Amino acid sequence: MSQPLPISFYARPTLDAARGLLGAVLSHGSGESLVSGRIVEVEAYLGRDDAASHAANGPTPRSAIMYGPPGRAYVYFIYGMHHCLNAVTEAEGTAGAVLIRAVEPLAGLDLMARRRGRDLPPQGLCNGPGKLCRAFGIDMSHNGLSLRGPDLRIHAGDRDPRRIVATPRIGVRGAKDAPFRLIESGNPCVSVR
DNA sequence: ACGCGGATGGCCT
DNA sequence: GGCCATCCGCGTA
Repeated sequence: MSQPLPISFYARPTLDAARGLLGAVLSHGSGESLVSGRIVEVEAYLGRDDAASHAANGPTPRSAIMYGPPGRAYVYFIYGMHHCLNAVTEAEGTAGAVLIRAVEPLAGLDLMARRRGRDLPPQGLCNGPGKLCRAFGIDMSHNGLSLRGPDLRIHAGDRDPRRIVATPRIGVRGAKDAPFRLIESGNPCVSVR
């Protein structure tokens, strides 16, 4: 397996990193507990200028990590039952993160299905941010971890996305028209509207 | 094919 | 106290 993506990959404008993450591979665990998937849907969340971002009103206990070093995981808990995984971007001191919304499962599909607790087709295992975290076993214990291992890893994929399309982000109130959701168009593993 | 609302808890003012 | 970067099941058609 190739090297994980370097810190320099994350230490740049969030939209650039978001685009670069499409087609990359997210992995968690090892051996029998290895799960991995190819990223097919992301959303960019900027800093103070982005009304939809958790970082919009300056650092808080929850959002401070978005202002911290790039290349780490920002995990948050939402709606009392779901977790969402982000990759922290931009140089330290500047807020930014990329929400990983969907992956195309590559390894550990049985374990994913067991964690989801229902019988699902492969394209239904990780087609949403909460579903993805459930299938990958990601929770608040992963907040702040490096995305360069040993637990969470993101490395370059072997297939570039065929077509990238930008749309408004899902489920946000502020800045609801900004086209900061990026998908691999036509991939069946993208979340459903 | 829609739309609606319940579950469920931390975060922020 | 209100709001959520969600998911799922149920209702009506």
